[in-house]
Amino acid sequence: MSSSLEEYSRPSLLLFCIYRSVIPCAFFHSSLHPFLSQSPRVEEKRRDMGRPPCCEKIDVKKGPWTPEEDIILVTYIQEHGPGNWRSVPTNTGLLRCSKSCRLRWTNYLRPGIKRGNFTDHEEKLIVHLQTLLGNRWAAIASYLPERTDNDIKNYWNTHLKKKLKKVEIGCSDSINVAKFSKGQWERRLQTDIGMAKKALSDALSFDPAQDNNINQQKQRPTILSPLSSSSSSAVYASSAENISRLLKNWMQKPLSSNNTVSVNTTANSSSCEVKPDSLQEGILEFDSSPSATTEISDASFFQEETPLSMLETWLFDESFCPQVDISSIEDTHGLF
DNA sequence: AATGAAAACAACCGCGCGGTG
DNA sequence: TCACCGCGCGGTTGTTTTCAT
Repeated sequence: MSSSLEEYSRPSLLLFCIYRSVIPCAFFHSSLHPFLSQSPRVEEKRRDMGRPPCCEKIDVKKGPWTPEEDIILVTYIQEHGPGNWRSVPTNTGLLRCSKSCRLRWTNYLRPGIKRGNFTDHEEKLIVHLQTLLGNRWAAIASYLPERTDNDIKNYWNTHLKKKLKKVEIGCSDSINVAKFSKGQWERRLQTDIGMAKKALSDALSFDPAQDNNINQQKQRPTILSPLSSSSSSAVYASSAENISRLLKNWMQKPLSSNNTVSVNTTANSSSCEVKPDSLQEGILEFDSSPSATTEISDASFFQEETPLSMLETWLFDESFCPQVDISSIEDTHGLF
C-alpha cells in the first residue's frame, strides 16, 4: 500500500486515538475486552500445535488488540510508514508477532477502510468477482479499495454463501451450470497462462510499424498493484483488467457529469482519496481532514473502451465456453 | 429473564512466493 | 543453486453478540 502518511497528520491521529479509546461501540468491541489475552486452554492448545512461532518472542501476545496497542502501532506507522513488519514489535515494544501487527494495520487500522454493511452494489460486485476469480480475496478486494480482503472473505462466508445456497435450492440447474463455467474458466486461465504470457511478450516486443492497437495496449497501465509485481502476476493483472471490463455492463449506473462517485469514510478520522492517476497505479492518498469524502473516478476504470487483446478475445469467446448470465439468474430468482 | 443456537467478525496459522546474500 | 527472510494470501478458529425459544 502506498499511502501518503505525511498527510496522516497528528491532529487526526489524536482524534483517532480519542475516538477509538472513548467510544464504546460494537466497532471496537474486540479492543475493549476486559481480559485481553485468550483463555489458557486456547493458548495451551496453540502451543501444542507443533510448529515453532513465526516470531522469536516466546511470550508473544495473542488475542484482541487493546486501544493502547493500536495507538502504539498507528503512531509507529505514522512515523515510519507501513512495511518492515519484522522490526515493528522490536521497535515499538509491542508483544505482538510481526504478522499480527501487519494484519491489524491492513485489516483494521489502515486509513480509508470502510466498515459496516455492504451495499447492494458491493454485494453484487463481490458475487460476480467471486464467480470469475474464485476465492482470490485479495484480487477481489482490489476492486473494492475501501474493503479489506478479510472483510470480504468474512462477508462471503457469512452472508453471500447462504444467499447463493438459497438460490441454489430454487434453481439448482442454473447454478450447476454456473459452477461448471467457473471451474472451466479457472482451468482455462491456469492452463493457458503460457498463451497469455506469449501474448504479453508479443505486445511488449512489438514492431512499431505494426498494429496501432497493440501499441495502445502496451501503454495501457496495469492496475491492481498487488498483482503487478512479477511477470506471472502481470499476466494476471491483465486478466483482472479484462474482468473489470467484463463487469462494466452490469456495473453501469447513472454517473454525474464529472463521472465521479463520492463515498463517505467514517470509520476513523482519515479518509481516502482515490485519484484517477493514482487509481491506475494502485496508489491511494489519504486526506487527514475528518470530513473529507472519497472521490473515485470510476469512469476510466470501468467504462474505458479499449481494443481487445488476444487474451481478452479469448475470454470473451462464448462459443469456447458456455457462459451463464449471472445477472439474469439474480433477477429471475430474486437474489438481491 | 434465562439459555442455547446461530451469526458475525477479529485474529491466527500454515503455506507459498519473491528477494537477497 | 540454495537457504533464509519477510511478506501476503486463503483457510480456519475462537470469542462475542444477537436472535429465538
